Amino acid sequence: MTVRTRFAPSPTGYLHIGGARTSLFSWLYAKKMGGEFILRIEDTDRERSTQEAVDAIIDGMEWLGMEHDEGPYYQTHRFDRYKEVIQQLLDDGHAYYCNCSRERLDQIREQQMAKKEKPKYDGCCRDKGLAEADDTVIRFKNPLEGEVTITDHVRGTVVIKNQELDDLIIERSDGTPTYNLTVVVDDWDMKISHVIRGDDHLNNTPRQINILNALGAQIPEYAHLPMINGPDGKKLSKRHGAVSVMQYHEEGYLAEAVLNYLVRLGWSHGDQEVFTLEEMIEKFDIRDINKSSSNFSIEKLQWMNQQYLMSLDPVRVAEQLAFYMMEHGIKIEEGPALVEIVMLLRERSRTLVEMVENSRFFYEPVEEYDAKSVKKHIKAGTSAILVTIREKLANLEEWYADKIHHVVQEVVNEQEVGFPKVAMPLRIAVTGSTMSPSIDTTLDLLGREKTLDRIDKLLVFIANQ
RNA sequence: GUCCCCUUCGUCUAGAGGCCUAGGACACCGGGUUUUCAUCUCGGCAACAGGGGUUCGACUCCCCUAGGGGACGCCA
Repeated sequence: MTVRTRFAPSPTGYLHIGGARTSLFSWLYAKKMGGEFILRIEDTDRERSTQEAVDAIIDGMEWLGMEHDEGPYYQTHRFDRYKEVIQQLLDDGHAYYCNCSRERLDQIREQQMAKKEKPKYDGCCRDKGLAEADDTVIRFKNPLEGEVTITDHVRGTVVIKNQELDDLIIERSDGTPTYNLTVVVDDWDMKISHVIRGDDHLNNTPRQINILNALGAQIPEYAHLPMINGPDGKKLSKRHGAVSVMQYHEEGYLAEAVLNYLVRLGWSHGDQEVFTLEEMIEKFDIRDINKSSSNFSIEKLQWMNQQYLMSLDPVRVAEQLAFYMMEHGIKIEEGPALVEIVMLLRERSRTLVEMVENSRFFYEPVEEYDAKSVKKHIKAGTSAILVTIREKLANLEEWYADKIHHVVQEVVNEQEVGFPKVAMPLRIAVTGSTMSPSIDTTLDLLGREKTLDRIDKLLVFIANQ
């Protein structure tokens, strides 16, 4: 049997972290088993579904590299098929028309709640043999007795009594099919072997199994994934920061890092933290998925991102950096090659956006000096030292990091001061603050002309103080 | 409320009855390396929700309680 998994989002918003993780597990399993991964858009709720959301979801999946082998299928394109199945259910006595008003439904719900019972449809029209009318819906005749056993690869065996279930609506009064019907039909038609989805669907599973049984369809394997919550353990929402996967892209995270971070949420392979895509596929096993929900931690994602920034081929990172440079208005032709920037700053940047900001001084003039740095390192003798080093730098024959370092050391020796006495003012002159990569490489990359200009500028600044 | 699910350091997790004095990672705190920042490195802090069983022995199995989550829609 070929393994076929699917990701079936409803297009009511962007691809969020939880959806991405669900998709990832589904995708990984398909890849691992040499199977197929299908993308299906569950857009039967026409009120809330938008093309914009469909595009956003596809963009997100594409960015993360989760390519689908089939689809996207749209449920709205399959209405004829759903009609057909519903008719079959009707013909076989597994479904019936119901004309209970919404008011009546609300009323019995209230009554049941008041009696501390689980709200359920009371089966009022179940045996009335009603015919189709404008205001009728079609309900599935759920078995009254017995129980449904779900064999879940994550949860184990879950048994639900049929008495807990009710006759759910499978076709609305406007003639459109509902979720529980469409999923069943699609998973069946699309020969989905493994339904890997969020935990929130565990409760729907027994209903779906009953429909599948009524249809004489095979029951797929199930794996219900635990949820991802915010850092505070509450449902992930906008107040926790970025929820959309693409927002992480905008913030300078690498797809590899996001994937790696996500795969470790609810899944593990011993103590291993970092996985290449190949390793993920090779080592992924449904049996290693956790049962409990996990909390999203931006700190760990940041750490992970930096791991990738540091280990990925700098040329490739530079290619991506170019995009962010542009986005943040930096003219890359005004400064050093991006590969150099990556090599210099990847140990000091957790995201590509941070790298952009950390490298800004290479491309744009220093507008202001960090007050604390100035206070601490600009002292009485600083100007003299700056003038000396400027002189030596101006006369350097070759502008290379090691030559520059040599010159700085020379001044340190001649003036009989500590290295910081020379290096710090230089840093301030060139970057605006004292936090910078090694000073010699920085000057090397910045170039002689800009270096001298900036020293002059700082000298003027000191004079005016 | 009813039903279902979950519960190991602050967070992600290892743990398949003795390997547990509960391991790793992030974060945090200290030391070292370093011209600053960072990287790197060494060390520290820190958890089996509670209570009953079962067993020679329980983080691991069973039950109860508590807490958290989900479902209960003509949403998906």
